[in-house]
Amino acid sequence: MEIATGIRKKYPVPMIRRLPSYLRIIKSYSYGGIEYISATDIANELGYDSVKVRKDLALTGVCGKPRMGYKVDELIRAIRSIVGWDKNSEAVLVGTGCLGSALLGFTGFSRRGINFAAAFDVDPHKIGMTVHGHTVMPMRGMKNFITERKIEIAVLTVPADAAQETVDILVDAGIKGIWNFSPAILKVPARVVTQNENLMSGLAVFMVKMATESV
Amino acid sequence: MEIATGIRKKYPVPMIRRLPSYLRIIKSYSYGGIEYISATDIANELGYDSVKVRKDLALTGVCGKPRMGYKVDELIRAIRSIVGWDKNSEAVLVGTGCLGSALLGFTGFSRRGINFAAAFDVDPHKIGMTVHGHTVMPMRGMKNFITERKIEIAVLTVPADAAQETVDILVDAGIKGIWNFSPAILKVPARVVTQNENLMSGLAVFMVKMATESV
DNA sequence: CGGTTATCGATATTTTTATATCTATCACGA
DNA sequence: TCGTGATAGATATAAAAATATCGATAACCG
Ligand SMILES: NC(=O)c1ccc[n+]([C@@H]2O[C@H](COP(=O)([O-])OP(=O)(O)OC[C@H]3O[C@@H](n4cnc5c(N)ncnc54)[C@H](O)[C@@H]3O)[C@@H](O)[C@H]2O)c1
Ligand SMILES: NC(=O)c1ccc[n+]([C@@H]2O[C@H](COP(=O)([O-])OP(=O)(O)OC[C@H]3O[C@@H](n4cnc5c(N)ncnc54)[C@H](O)[C@@H]3O)[C@@H](O)[C@H]2O)c1
Repeated sequence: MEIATGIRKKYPVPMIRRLPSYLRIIKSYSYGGIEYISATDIANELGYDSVKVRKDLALTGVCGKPRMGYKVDELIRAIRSIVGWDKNSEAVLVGTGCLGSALLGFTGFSRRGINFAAAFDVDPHKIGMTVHGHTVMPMRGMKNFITERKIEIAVLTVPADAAQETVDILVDAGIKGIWNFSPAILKVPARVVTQNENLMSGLAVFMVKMATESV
Repeated sequence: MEIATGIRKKYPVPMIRRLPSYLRIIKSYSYGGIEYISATDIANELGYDSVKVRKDLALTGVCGKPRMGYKVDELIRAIRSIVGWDKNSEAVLVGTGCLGSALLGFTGFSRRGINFAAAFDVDPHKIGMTVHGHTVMPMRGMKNFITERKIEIAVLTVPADAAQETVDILVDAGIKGIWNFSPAILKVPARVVTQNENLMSGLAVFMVKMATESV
Protein backbone atom coordinates (compact mmCIF):
# COMPACT_ATOMS: atom_id res chain seq x y z
CA MET A 1 0.00 0.00 0.00
CA GLU A 2 1.08 3.55 -0.71
CA ILE A 3 0.98 4.63 2.88
CA ALA A 4 4.07 2.74 3.88
CA THR A 5 6.11 4.20 1.08
CA GLY A 6 5.94 7.74 2.32
CA ILE A 7 2.99 9.47 0.74
CA ARG A 8 0.92 10.67 3.64
CA LYS A 9 -2.62 11.73 2.96
CA LYS A 10 -4.52 14.08 5.17
CA TYR A 11 -7.40 12.26 6.75
CA PRO A 12 -10.44 14.08 8.20
CA VAL A 13 -10.40 13.92 11.99
CA PRO A 14 -14.00 12.64 12.29
CA MET A 15 -13.04 9.77 10.00
CA ILE A 16 -9.98 8.93 12.09
CA ARG A 17 -12.13 8.90 15.20
CA ARG A 18 -14.40 6.32 13.60
CA LEU A 19 -11.60 4.00 12.50
CA PRO A 20 -11.19 2.23 15.87
CA SER A 21 -14.87 1.32 15.87
CA TYR A 22 -14.64 0.06 12.30
CA LEU A 23 -11.60 -1.97 13.23
CA ARG A 24 -13.42 -3.57 16.13
CA ILE A 25 -16.30 -4.72 13.91
CA ILE A 26 -14.05 -5.86 11.11
CA LYS A 27 -11.92 -7.87 13.51
CA SER A 28 -14.99 -9.60 14.87
CA TYR A 29 -15.75 -10.68 11.31
CA SER A 30 -12.19 -11.86 10.95
CA TYR A 31 -12.41 -13.94 14.13
CA GLY A 32 -15.63 -15.40 12.78
CA GLY A 33 -13.80 -16.56 9.69
CA ILE A 34 -15.67 -14.16 7.42
CA GLU A 35 -13.62 -12.97 4.47
CA TYR A 36 -15.62 -10.00 3.20
CA ILE A 37 -17.41 -7.15 4.93
CA SER A 38 -19.57 -4.48 3.30
CA ALA A 39 -19.98 -0.84 4.26
CA THR A 40 -23.61 -1.69 4.91
CA ASP A 41 -22.61 -4.35 7.44
CA ILE A 42 -20.43 -1.94 9.36
CA ALA A 43 -23.04 0.81 9.18
CA ASN A 44 -25.67 -1.51 10.60
CA GLU A 45 -23.45 -2.60 13.47
CA LEU A 46 -22.61 0.96 14.42
CA GLY A 47 -25.84 2.70 13.57
CA TYR A 48 -24.14 4.85 10.98
CA ASP A 49 -25.10 5.83 7.46
CA SER A 50 -23.61 3.40 4.97
CA VAL A 51 -22.50 6.13 2.58
CA LYS A 52 -20.43 7.69 5.33
CA VAL A 53 -18.76 4.37 6.04
CA ARG A 54 -18.12 3.76 2.36
CA LYS A 55 -16.51 7.16 1.99
CA ASP A 56 -14.32 6.53 5.01
CA LEU A 57 -13.25 3.15 3.69
CA ALA A 58 -12.48 4.65 0.30
CA LEU A 59 -9.98 6.92 2.03
CA THR A 60 -8.14 3.91 3.40
CA GLY A 61 -7.23 3.00 -0.17
CA VAL A 62 -8.79 -0.44 0.01
CA CYS A 63 -10.95 -1.36 -2.99
CA GLY A 64 -14.24 -3.09 -2.56
CA LYS A 65 -16.05 -5.50 -4.86
CA PRO A 66 -19.68 -4.91 -5.79
CA ARG A 67 -22.06 -7.38 -4.12
CA MET A 68 -19.21 -8.55 -1.85
CA GLY A 69 -17.74 -5.66 0.07
CA TYR A 70 -14.16 -5.28 1.22
CA LYS A 71 -11.60 -7.94 2.09
CA VAL A 72 -11.52 -8.11 5.85
CA ASP A 73 -7.79 -8.61 6.20
CA GLU A 74 -6.98 -5.82 3.76
CA LEU A 75 -9.11 -3.39 5.73
CA ILE A 76 -7.55 -4.44 9.01
CA ARG A 77 -4.06 -3.94 7.63
CA ALA A 78 -4.93 -0.56 6.09
CA ILE A 79 -6.66 0.84 9.17
CA ARG A 80 -3.95 -0.35 11.54
CA SER A 81 -1.40 1.27 9.29
CA ILE A 82 -3.24 4.59 9.21
CA VAL A 83 -3.65 4.82 12.97
CA GLY A 84 -0.12 3.58 13.56
CA TRP A 85 -1.16 0.48 15.47
CA ASP A 86 1.10 -1.70 13.36
CA LYS A 87 4.27 -0.49 15.03
CA ASN A 88 5.41 -0.35 18.63
CA SER A 89 6.22 2.76 20.63
CA GLU A 90 7.39 3.17 24.17
CA ALA A 91 5.65 5.70 26.37
CA VAL A 92 5.95 7.14 29.84
CA LEU A 93 3.03 7.81 32.11
CA VAL A 94 3.25 10.86 34.34
CA GLY A 95 0.97 11.10 37.37
CA THR A 96 0.23 7.64 38.71
CA GLY A 97 -3.05 8.58 40.42
CA CYS A 98 -6.55 7.26 39.82
CA LEU A 99 -6.67 7.73 36.10
CA GLY A 100 -2.98 7.03 35.53
CA SER A 101 -3.28 3.69 37.28
CA ALA A 102 -6.31 2.79 35.19
CA LEU A 103 -4.40 3.48 31.99
CA LEU A 104 -1.42 1.47 33.22
CA GLY A 105 -3.80 -1.42 33.78
CA PHE A 106 -5.49 -1.21 30.41
CA THR A 107 -4.46 -4.24 28.40
CA GLY A 108 -5.60 -2.73 25.12
CA PHE A 109 -2.62 -0.45 24.66
CA SER A 110 -0.07 -3.13 23.83
CA ARG A 111 -2.29 -4.31 20.99
CA ARG A 112 -2.23 -0.76 19.72
CA GLY A 113 1.49 -0.37 19.80
CA ILE A 114 1.77 1.57 23.04
CA ASN A 115 3.96 0.11 25.78
CA PHE A 116 4.57 1.86 29.06
CA ALA A 117 8.28 1.95 29.74
CA ALA A 118 7.83 3.68 33.10
CA ALA A 119 5.41 5.49 35.39
CA PHE A 120 6.36 8.60 37.34
CA ASP A 121 4.92 10.56 40.25
CA VAL A 122 5.95 13.23 42.75
CA ASP A 123 4.19 11.71 45.72
CA PRO A 124 6.81 10.06 47.99
CA HIS A 125 4.17 7.61 49.19
CA LYS A 126 3.60 6.38 45.66
CA ILE A 127 7.23 6.15 44.61
CA GLY A 128 8.41 2.56 44.77
CA MET A 129 4.89 1.14 44.68
CA THR A 130 4.06 -1.33 41.93
CA VAL A 131 1.03 -0.45 39.81
CA HIS A 132 -0.05 -3.08 37.33
CA GLY A 133 3.48 -4.33 37.03
CA HIS A 134 5.10 -0.92 36.83
CA THR A 135 7.22 0.47 39.64
CA VAL A 136 6.41 4.12 40.25
CA MET A 137 9.54 6.23 39.79
CA PRO A 138 10.42 9.67 41.13
CA MET A 139 10.15 12.69 38.86
CA ARG A 140 13.83 13.42 39.43
CA GLY A 141 14.89 10.65 37.09
CA MET A 142 12.30 11.29 34.39
CA LYS A 143 14.20 13.61 32.11
CA ASN A 144 17.22 11.34 31.76
CA PHE A 145 15.05 8.28 31.37
CA ILE A 146 13.21 9.81 28.44
CA THR A 147 16.32 11.15 26.81
CA GLU A 148 18.36 7.98 27.17
CA ARG A 149 15.62 5.58 26.13
CA LYS A 150 14.54 7.99 23.34
CA ILE A 151 10.94 7.84 24.50
CA GLU A 152 8.68 9.80 22.18
CA ILE A 153 5.28 9.60 23.85
CA ALA A 154 4.06 10.80 27.23
CA VAL A 155 0.67 10.16 28.75
CA LEU A 156 -0.17 12.97 31.13
CA THR A 157 -2.46 12.25 34.08
CA VAL A 158 -1.39 14.83 36.65
CA PRO A 159 -3.72 17.43 38.20
CA ALA A 160 -4.30 20.51 36.05
CA ASP A 161 -2.13 22.79 38.23
CA ALA A 162 0.85 20.50 37.79
CA ALA A 163 0.37 20.00 34.06
CA GLN A 164 2.47 22.83 32.62
CA GLU A 165 5.50 22.31 34.87
CA THR A 166 5.42 18.62 34.00
CA VAL A 167 5.12 19.37 30.32
CA ASP A 168 8.13 21.67 30.46
CA ILE A 169 10.25 18.78 31.74
CA LEU A 170 8.87 16.46 29.06
CA VAL A 171 9.58 18.93 26.28
CA ASP A 172 13.04 19.58 27.66
CA ALA A 173 13.67 15.84 27.63
CA GLY A 174 12.83 15.73 23.93
CA ILE A 175 9.38 14.18 23.99
CA LYS A 176 7.56 14.22 20.65
CA GLY A 177 3.93 13.90 21.69
CA ILE A 178 1.82 14.34 24.81
CA TRP A 179 -1.53 12.65 25.32
CA ASN A 180 -3.06 14.97 27.88
CA PHE A 181 -5.88 13.85 30.17
CA SER A 182 -5.80 16.95 32.33
CA PRO A 183 -8.12 19.81 31.46
CA ALA A 184 -5.18 22.21 31.28
CA ILE A 185 -4.17 23.65 27.93
CA LEU A 186 -0.50 22.97 27.40
CA LYS A 187 2.07 25.40 26.04
CA VAL A 188 4.51 23.48 23.90
CA PRO A 189 6.82 24.28 20.98
CA ALA A 190 5.34 23.66 17.56
CA ARG A 191 7.31 20.47 17.02
CA VAL A 192 5.57 18.77 19.97
CA VAL A 193 2.20 17.17 19.27
CA THR A 194 -0.50 17.34 21.92
CA GLN A 195 -3.81 15.57 22.10
CA ASN A 196 -6.23 16.75 24.75
CA GLU A 197 -8.70 14.26 26.12
CA ASN A 198 -11.33 16.14 28.06
CA LEU A 199 -13.66 13.64 29.68
CA MET A 200 -15.84 16.45 30.98
CA SER A 201 -16.81 17.37 27.40
CA GLY A 202 -18.43 13.98 27.11
CA LEU A 203 -20.20 14.46 30.42
CA ALA A 204 -21.51 17.83 29.27
CA VAL A 205 -22.93 16.38 26.05
CA PHE A 206 -24.43 13.50 28.01
CA MET A 207 -26.16 15.79 30.51
CA VAL A 208 -27.52 18.05 27.77
CA LYS A 209 -28.89 15.04 25.90
CA MET A 210 -30.52 13.78 29.10
CA ALA A 211 -32.12 17.15 29.74
CA THR A 212 -33.49 17.58 26.22
CA GLU A 213 -34.71 13.99 26.09
CA SER A 214 -36.67 14.20 29.34
CA VAL A 215 -38.83 17.18 28.43
CA MET B 1 -40.18 22.78 24.54
CA GLU B 2 -41.52 24.64 27.52
CA ILE B 3 -40.21 23.93 30.95
CA ALA B 4 -40.41 25.98 34.12
CA THR B 5 -37.33 28.04 33.43
CA GLY B 6 -38.05 28.70 29.80
CA ILE B 7 -37.48 27.39 26.32
CA ARG B 8 -34.88 24.72 25.74
CA LYS B 9 -32.73 25.60 22.79
CA LYS B 10 -30.83 23.15 20.70
CA TYR B 11 -27.15 23.72 21.21
CA PRO B 12 -24.54 22.55 18.69
CA VAL B 13 -22.58 19.60 20.05
CA PRO B 14 -19.15 21.13 19.33
CA MET B 15 -20.21 24.16 21.36
CA ILE B 16 -21.33 21.98 24.28
CA ARG B 17 -18.01 20.18 24.20
CA ARG B 18 -16.21 23.50 24.57
CA LEU B 19 -18.30 24.73 27.49
CA PRO B 20 -16.37 22.84 30.20
CA SER B 21 -13.13 24.45 29.05
CA TYR B 22 -14.75 27.87 29.02
CA LEU B 23 -16.09 27.25 32.49
CA ARG B 24 -12.65 26.33 33.77
CA ILE B 25 -11.11 29.58 32.50
CA ILE B 26 -14.01 31.72 33.66
CA LYS B 27 -13.87 30.19 37.13
CA SER B 28 -10.17 30.95 37.37
CA TYR B 29 -11.04 34.60 36.70
CA SER B 30 -13.72 34.39 39.35
CA TYR B 31 -11.26 33.01 41.90
CA GLY B 32 -8.91 35.83 40.99
CA GLY B 33 -11.60 38.34 41.86
CA ILE B 34 -12.02 39.47 38.26
CA GLU B 35 -15.55 40.58 37.43
CA TYR B 36 -15.52 40.65 33.63
CA ILE B 37 -14.08 38.34 30.99
CA SER B 38 -13.99 38.92 27.23
CA ALA B 39 -14.32 36.41 24.43
CA THR B 40 -10.79 37.43 23.45
CA ASP B 41 -9.49 36.49 26.90
CA ILE B 42 -11.01 33.03 26.70
CA ALA B 43 -9.87 32.56 23.12
CA ASN B 44 -6.30 33.43 24.07
CA GLU B 45 -6.28 31.03 27.00
CA LEU B 46 -7.56 28.15 24.90
CA GLY B 47 -5.94 28.92 21.58
CA TYR B 48 -9.31 29.36 19.91
CA ASP B 49 -10.64 31.94 17.52
CA SER B 50 -12.34 34.76 19.41
CA VAL B 51 -15.31 34.89 17.04
CA LYS B 52 -16.05 31.25 17.74
CA VAL B 53 -15.99 31.89 21.48
CA ARG B 54 -18.21 34.95 21.12
CA LYS B 55 -20.75 32.99 19.13
CA ASP B 56 -20.76 30.23 21.71
CA LEU B 57 -21.21 32.72 24.53
CA ALA B 58 -24.04 34.39 22.63
CA LEU B 59 -25.85 31.05 22.65
CA THR B 60 -25.70 30.95 26.43
CA GLY B 61 -27.97 33.99 26.47
CA VAL B 62 -25.57 36.13 28.48
CA CYS B 63 -25.11 39.66 27.14
CA GLY B 64 -21.69 41.24 27.00
CA LYS B 65 -20.67 44.86 27.25
CA PRO B 66 -18.40 46.44 24.63
CA ARG B 67 -14.91 47.14 25.95
CA MET B 68 -15.69 45.04 29.05
CA GLY B 69 -16.74 41.55 28.10
CA TYR B 70 -19.15 39.33 29.98
CA LYS B 71 -19.94 39.23 33.68
CA VAL B 72 -18.02 36.29 35.07
CA ASP B 73 -20.69 35.12 37.49
CA GLU B 74 -23.44 35.37 34.90
CA LEU B 75 -21.47 33.20 32.50
CA ILE B 76 -20.72 30.65 35.20
CA ARG B 77 -24.37 30.41 36.12
CA ALA B 78 -25.51 30.15 32.49
CA ILE B 79 -22.99 27.51 31.49
CA ARG B 80 -23.58 25.40 34.59
CA SER B 81 -27.27 25.55 33.87
CA ILE B 82 -26.87 24.46 30.25
CA VAL B 83 -24.68 21.47 31.08
CA GLY B 84 -26.85 20.58 34.06
CA TRP B 85 -24.08 20.99 36.62
CA ASP B 86 -26.31 23.12 38.83
CA LYS B 87 -28.39 20.18 40.03
CA ASN B 88 -27.49 16.89 41.64
CA SER B 89 -28.08 13.43 40.23
CA GLU B 90 -27.35 10.04 41.66
CA ALA B 91 -25.58 7.52 39.48
CA VAL B 92 -24.50 3.91 39.63
CA LEU B 93 -21.19 2.65 38.34
CA VAL B 94 -21.15 -0.79 36.75
CA GLY B 95 -17.85 -2.62 36.39
CA THR B 96 -15.49 -1.65 39.20
CA GLY B 97 -12.31 -2.49 37.34
CA CYS B 98 -9.37 -0.27 36.40
CA LEU B 99 -11.32 2.49 34.75
CA GLY B 100 -14.37 2.18 37.00
CA SER B 101 -12.22 2.63 40.08
CA ALA B 102 -10.58 5.69 38.57
CA LEU B 103 -13.96 7.28 37.94
CA LEU B 104 -15.11 6.46 41.48
CA GLY B 105 -12.02 8.25 42.75
CA PHE B 106 -12.45 11.33 40.61
CA THR B 107 -13.37 14.19 42.89
CA GLY B 108 -14.59 16.36 40.03
CA PHE B 109 -17.93 14.62 39.59
CA SER B 110 -19.58 15.89 42.75
CA ARG B 111 -18.88 19.45 41.64
CA ARG B 112 -20.68 18.58 38.42
CA GLY B 113 -23.75 17.18 40.05
CA ILE B 114 -22.91 13.50 39.69
CA ASN B 115 -22.82 11.42 42.87
CA PHE B 116 -22.17 7.71 42.86
CA ALA B 117 -24.83 5.98 44.90
CA ALA B 118 -23.29 2.56 44.41
CA ALA B 119 -20.72 0.53 42.48
CA PHE B 120 -21.42 -2.94 41.12
CA ASP B 121 -19.39 -5.85 39.79
CA VAL B 122 -19.75 -9.55 39.00
CA ASP B 123 -16.36 -10.57 40.28
CA PRO B 124 -16.80 -12.32 43.68
CA HIS B 125 -13.33 -11.17 44.68
CA LYS B 126 -14.30 -7.54 44.21
CA ILE B 127 -17.67 -7.70 45.90
CA GLY B 128 -17.44 -6.32 49.40
CA MET B 129 -14.23 -4.40 48.70
CA THR B 130 -14.21 -0.68 49.34
CA VAL B 131 -13.12 1.46 46.41
CA HIS B 132 -12.71 5.15 47.13
CA GLY B 133 -15.33 4.96 49.84
CA HIS B 134 -17.79 2.84 47.88
CA THR B 135 -18.47 -0.77 48.77
CA VAL B 136 -18.64 -2.92 45.66
CA MET B 137 -22.02 -4.60 45.44
CA PRO B 138 -23.08 -7.75 43.59
CA MET B 139 -24.96 -7.46 40.31
CA ARG B 140 -27.83 -9.41 41.78
CA GLY B 141 -29.05 -6.42 43.76
CA MET B 142 -28.54 -3.82 41.05
CA LYS B 143 -31.94 -3.80 39.43
CA ASN B 144 -33.85 -3.28 42.66
CA PHE B 145 -31.36 -0.71 43.86
CA ILE B 146 -31.85 1.40 40.74
CA THR B 147 -35.60 1.03 40.73
CA GLU B 148 -36.09 1.78 44.42
CA ARG B 149 -33.70 4.71 44.58
CA LYS B 150 -34.99 5.99 41.22
CA ILE B 151 -31.45 6.25 39.88
CA GLU B 152 -31.42 7.77 36.40
CA ILE B 153 -27.78 7.59 35.38
CA ALA B 154 -25.44 4.64 34.90
CA VAL B 155 -21.73 4.81 34.17
CA LEU B 156 -20.70 1.70 32.30
CA THR B 157 -17.13 0.43 32.64
CA VAL B 158 -17.46 -3.28 31.98
CA PRO B 159 -15.60 -5.16 29.22
CA ALA B 160 -17.16 -4.89 25.77
CA ASP B 161 -18.50 -8.48 25.79
CA ALA B 162 -20.41 -7.85 28.99
CA ALA B 163 -21.78 -4.48 27.93
CA GLN B 164 -25.08 -5.44 26.29
CA GLU B 165 -26.20 -7.90 28.98
CA THR B 166 -25.45 -5.26 31.59
CA VAL B 167 -27.32 -2.62 29.64
CA ASP B 168 -30.37 -4.86 29.39
CA ILE B 169 -30.52 -5.01 33.18
CA LEU B 170 -30.08 -1.26 33.45
CA VAL B 171 -32.83 -0.56 30.94
CA ASP B 172 -35.10 -3.05 32.64
CA ALA B 173 -34.48 -1.26 35.94
CA GLY B 174 -35.68 1.98 34.39
CA ILE B 175 -32.39 3.81 33.88
CA LYS B 176 -32.65 7.02 31.82
CA GLY B 177 -29.10 7.46 30.56
CA ILE B 178 -25.95 5.40 30.14
CA TRP B 179 -22.48 6.91 29.94
CA ASN B 180 -20.66 4.13 28.16
CA PHE B 181 -16.87 3.77 28.34
CA SER B 182 -16.78 0.40 26.65
CA PRO B 183 -16.24 0.30 22.88
CA ALA B 184 -19.43 -1.72 22.42
CA ILE B 185 -22.40 -0.12 20.71
CA LEU B 186 -25.40 -0.47 22.95
CA LYS B 187 -28.89 -1.45 21.87
CA VAL B 188 -31.36 0.51 23.95
CA PRO B 189 -34.96 1.70 23.53
CA ALA B 190 -35.34 5.22 22.17
CA ARG B 191 -36.22 6.69 25.54
CA VAL B 192 -32.80 5.77 26.96
CA VAL B 193 -29.95 8.20 26.30
CA THR B 194 -26.48 6.84 25.63
CA GLN B 195 -23.19 8.65 25.41
CA ASN B 196 -20.25 6.65 24.10
CA GLU B 197 -16.80 7.62 25.26
CA ASN B 198 -14.28 5.89 23.06
CA LEU B 199 -10.81 6.63 24.39
CA MET B 200 -9.26 4.80 21.46
CA SER B 201 -10.59 7.46 19.07
CA GLY B 202 -8.40 9.97 20.85
CA LEU B 203 -5.43 7.63 20.64
CA ALA B 204 -6.02 7.19 16.92
CA VAL B 205 -6.07 10.93 16.30
CA PHE B 206 -2.98 11.34 18.46
CA MET B 207 -1.02 8.70 16.57
CA VAL B 208 -2.02 10.10 13.18
CA LYS B 209 -0.95 13.58 14.26
CA MET B 210 2.38 12.20 15.47
CA ALA B 211 2.94 10.43 12.17
CA THR B 212 2.10 13.42 10.00
CA GLU B 213 4.14 15.79 12.16
CA SER B 214 7.28 13.69 11.92
CA VAL B 215 7.48 13.50 8.11
C1' DC C 1 -27.48 -17.89 -19.58
C1' DG C 2 -29.73 -13.70 -18.66
C1' DG C 3 -32.24 -10.95 -15.32
C1' DT C 4 -32.04 -9.22 -10.55
C1' DT C 5 -30.10 -6.78 -6.99
C1' DA C 6 -26.71 -5.62 -3.39
C1' DT C 7 -22.92 -3.05 -3.44
C1' DC C 8 -19.22 0.10 -4.79
C1' DG C 9 -17.58 4.47 -6.27
C1' DA C 10 -18.41 8.91 -8.00
C1' DT C 11 -20.98 13.07 -7.97
C1' DA C 12 -24.34 16.34 -6.18
C1' DT C 13 -26.72 18.46 -2.49
C1' DT C 14 -27.61 19.84 2.05
C1' DT C 15 -26.35 20.79 6.62
C1' DT C 16 -23.28 22.09 10.00
C1' DT C 17 -19.38 24.42 11.67
C1' DA C 18 -15.73 27.62 11.38
C1' DT C 19 -13.95 31.95 10.01
C1' DA C 20 -14.02 36.63 8.20
C1' DT C 21 -16.04 41.24 7.90
C1' DC C 22 -18.53 45.14 9.44
C1' DT C 23 -20.94 48.34 12.54
C1' DA C 24 -22.43 50.04 17.01
C1' DT C 25 -21.14 50.64 21.65
C1' DC C 26 -18.89 52.61 25.43
C1' DA C 27 -15.01 52.51 28.88
C1' DC C 28 -10.86 54.86 29.06
C1' DG C 29 -7.29 58.06 28.69
C1' DA C 30 -5.66 62.39 26.73
C1' DT D 1 -15.25 66.56 27.08
C1' DC D 2 -13.78 64.21 23.08
C1' DG D 3 -11.64 60.99 20.24
C1' DT D 4 -9.66 56.18 20.40
C1' DG D 5 -9.85 51.49 20.32
C1' DA D 6 -11.27 47.13 22.30
C1' DT D 7 -15.19 44.56 22.18
C1' DA D 8 -19.95 42.74 21.41
C1' DG D 9 -23.14 41.30 18.13
C1' DA D 10 -24.78 40.78 13.56
C1' DT D 11 -24.07 39.44 8.95
C1' DA D 12 -21.48 37.25 5.26
C1' DT D 13 -18.43 33.92 3.52
C1' DA D 14 -15.83 29.72 3.44
C1' DA D 15 -14.76 25.15 4.78
C1' DA D 16 -15.91 20.74 6.37
C1' DA D 17 -18.89 17.08 7.05
C1' DA D 18 -22.96 14.53 6.46
C1' DT D 19 -26.35 12.87 3.47
C1' DA D 20 -28.61 11.88 -0.90
C1' DT D 21 -28.52 10.35 -5.78
C1' DC D 22 -27.12 7.53 -9.58
C1' DG D 23 -24.70 4.68 -12.88
C1' DA D 24 -21.55 0.63 -13.16
C1' DT D 25 -20.38 -3.81 -11.64
C1' DA D 26 -20.61 -8.57 -10.72
C1' DA D 27 -22.27 -12.23 -7.62
C1' DC D 28 -26.39 -14.71 -7.16
C1' DC D 29 -30.61 -17.08 -8.51
C1' DG D 30 -33.90 -19.01 -11.36
N1 LIG E 1 -9.86 10.15 37.61
C1 LIG E 1 -10.69 10.44 36.61
O1 LIG E 1 -11.62 9.69 36.37
C2 LIG E 1 -10.52 11.67 35.77
C3 LIG E 1 -11.56 12.02 34.91
C4 LIG E 1 -11.40 13.16 34.11
C5 LIG E 1 -10.24 13.87 34.16
N2 LIG E 1 -9.26 13.51 34.99
C6 LIG E 1 -8.04 14.31 35.02
O2 LIG E 1 -6.91 13.48 35.07
C7 LIG E 1 -5.93 14.05 35.92
C8 LIG E 1 -5.60 13.09 37.02
O3 LIG E 1 -6.77 12.78 37.73
P1 LIG E 1 -6.75 11.71 38.88
O4 LIG E 1 -8.15 11.47 39.27
O5 LIG E 1 -5.94 10.53 38.49
O6 LIG E 1 -6.03 12.51 40.06
P2 LIG E 1 -5.08 11.93 41.19
O7 LIG E 1 -4.86 12.98 42.19
O8 LIG E 1 -5.58 10.61 41.64
O9 LIG E 1 -3.73 11.65 40.44
C9 LIG E 1 -2.81 12.65 40.12
C10 LIG E 1 -1.42 12.09 40.36
O10 LIG E 1 -0.47 13.01 39.88
C11 LIG E 1 0.56 13.11 40.86
N3 LIG E 1 1.19 14.42 40.71
C12 LIG E 1 0.80 15.61 41.20
N4 LIG E 1 1.63 16.57 40.86
C13 LIG E 1 2.59 16.00 40.12
C14 LIG E 1 3.74 16.49 39.46
N5 LIG E 1 4.07 17.76 39.50
N6 LIG E 1 4.51 15.61 38.79
C15 LIG E 1 4.18 14.31 38.75
N7 LIG E 1 3.09 13.80 39.34
C16 LIG E 1 2.32 14.63 40.02
C17 LIG E 1 -0.12 12.92 42.17
O11 LIG E 1 0.81 12.52 43.16
C18 LIG E 1 -1.14 11.86 41.83
O12 LIG E 1 -0.60 10.58 42.02
C19 LIG E 1 -6.53 15.34 36.43
O13 LIG E 1 -6.05 16.40 35.67
C20 LIG E 1 -8.00 15.16 36.23
O14 LIG E 1 -8.64 16.38 36.00
C21 LIG E 1 -9.37 12.41 35.81
N1 LIG F 1 -8.71 1.02 31.68
C1 LIG F 1 -8.63 1.89 30.70
O1 LIG F 1 -7.80 2.76 30.75
C2 LIG F 1 -9.57 1.86 29.54
C3 LIG F 1 -9.30 2.65 28.44
C4 LIG F 1 -10.18 2.66 27.36
C5 LIG F 1 -11.31 1.89 27.39
N2 LIG F 1 -11.56 1.12 28.46
C6 LIG F 1 -12.78 0.31 28.45
O2 LIG F 1 -13.40 0.35 29.71
C7 LIG F 1 -13.93 -0.91 30.02
C8 LIG F 1 -13.33 -1.38 31.33
O3 LIG F 1 -11.94 -1.43 31.21
P1 LIG F 1 -11.03 -1.79 32.45
O4 LIG F 1 -9.64 -1.56 32.05
O5 LIG F 1 -11.53 -1.10 33.66
O6 LIG F 1 -11.27 -3.36 32.56
P2 LIG F 1 -11.27 -4.24 33.90
O7 LIG F 1 -11.24 -5.66 33.48
O8 LIG F 1 -10.24 -3.75 34.82
O9 LIG F 1 -12.68 -3.91 34.56
C9 LIG F 1 -13.86 -4.47 34.13
C10 LIG F 1 -14.68 -4.80 35.36
O10 LIG F 1 -15.97 -5.19 34.96
C11 LIG F 1 -16.34 -6.34 35.71
N3 LIG F 1 -17.32 -7.09 34.95
C12 LIG F 1 -17.11 -7.99 33.97
N4 LIG F 1 -18.27 -8.47 33.51
C13 LIG F 1 -19.24 -7.87 34.21
C14 LIG F 1 -20.65 -7.97 34.20
N5 LIG F 1 -21.27 -8.77 33.35
N6 LIG F 1 -21.33 -7.21 35.06
C15 LIG F 1 -20.70 -6.40 35.91
N7 LIG F 1 -19.37 -6.27 35.98
C16 LIG F 1 -18.65 -7.00 35.13
C17 LIG F 1 -15.07 -7.08 35.94
O11 LIG F 1 -15.17 -7.93 37.08
C18 LIG F 1 -14.09 -5.93 36.16
O12 LIG F 1 -14.02 -5.58 37.52
C19 LIG F 1 -13.59 -1.82 28.87
O13 LIG F 1 -14.68 -1.91 28.01
C20 LIG F 1 -12.45 -1.13 28.20
O14 LIG F 1 -12.42 -1.38 26.83
C21 LIG F 1 -10.72 1.10 29.55
